[in-house]
Amino acid sequence: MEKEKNLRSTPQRKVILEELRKLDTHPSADEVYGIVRNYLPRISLGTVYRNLEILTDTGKIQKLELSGALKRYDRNTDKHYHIRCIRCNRVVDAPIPLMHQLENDISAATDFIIIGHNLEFTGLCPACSREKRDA
Amino acid sequence: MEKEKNLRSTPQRKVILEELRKLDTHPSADEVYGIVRNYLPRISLGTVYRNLEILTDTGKIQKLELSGALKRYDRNTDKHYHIRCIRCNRVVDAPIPLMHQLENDISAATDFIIIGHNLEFTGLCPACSREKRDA
DNA sequence: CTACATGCAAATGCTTTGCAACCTA
DNA sequence: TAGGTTGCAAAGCATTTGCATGTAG
Repeated sequence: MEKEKNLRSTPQRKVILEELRKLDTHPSADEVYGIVRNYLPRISLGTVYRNLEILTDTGKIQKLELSGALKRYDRNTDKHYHIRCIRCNRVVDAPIPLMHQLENDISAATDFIIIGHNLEFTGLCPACSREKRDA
Repeated sequence: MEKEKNLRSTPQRKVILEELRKLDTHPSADEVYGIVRNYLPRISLGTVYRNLEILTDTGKIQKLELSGALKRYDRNTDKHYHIRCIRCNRVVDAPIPLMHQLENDISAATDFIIIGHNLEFTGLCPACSREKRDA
């Protein structure tokens, strides 16, 4: 939510945000690219990256820094936790409340100025645990 | 801690592990490379990566998947949490106990098979917060 | 008009891999 | 001496960036 230059409303930016808002799947940049290309076949991957960055900076979406190679984007800008399937990489929201107190604990116990925290669970999603069992 | 083939003891592997055991700084592969080259000037970065992977697979060290681009390696193989300075990228251990119960909570509330969890704090380390204040 | 945006391609940065030579058990 | 290991270089992948062209305000 930084310096807000003079942001324009372009078809590319609009479609990226619209499509992201339809999803709760926390897509990667490449997945967003795949979806948006259905509407704007000539859009480039670079434009997708640039717009995801801008939408993040302006607080319209949230960039997730989860483990694993790819960054993912979340229409939900509230802080919350995630579960990642280590087999299919699906990411879903974790149904536990935010633990604000943790940051106070760390602040009290160290000389760091704490800015945030990030909690991620890893496991097997229902589909993958079923497949694994039947394998 | 996987299939243990017939692992050999090479000078490269020995030095990498020895040096890692001297550090509590959670170095990246490239930092390990820099250190180890003092002893083995002809070692290659590829060898460092391969050995860090093998040492991780055999449970001698731990690979940390923190946010930020680089993976880091930890001589301490016990599960624990970390704080990362967003300015200088230094990583230190977080002085709070492991919260085993979280995984049970998530297991009870979802259909995922939970395997682990990862908690990372971000902030400014003492040195960086001082510099920022004085800036 | 004039910044900001886009498409394209090249570049970047971290990590992995193919391969021939080498070394450990 | 067999098969894991190494150095080197090239390849891989996600992401970023330079640049000429396009376009929203």
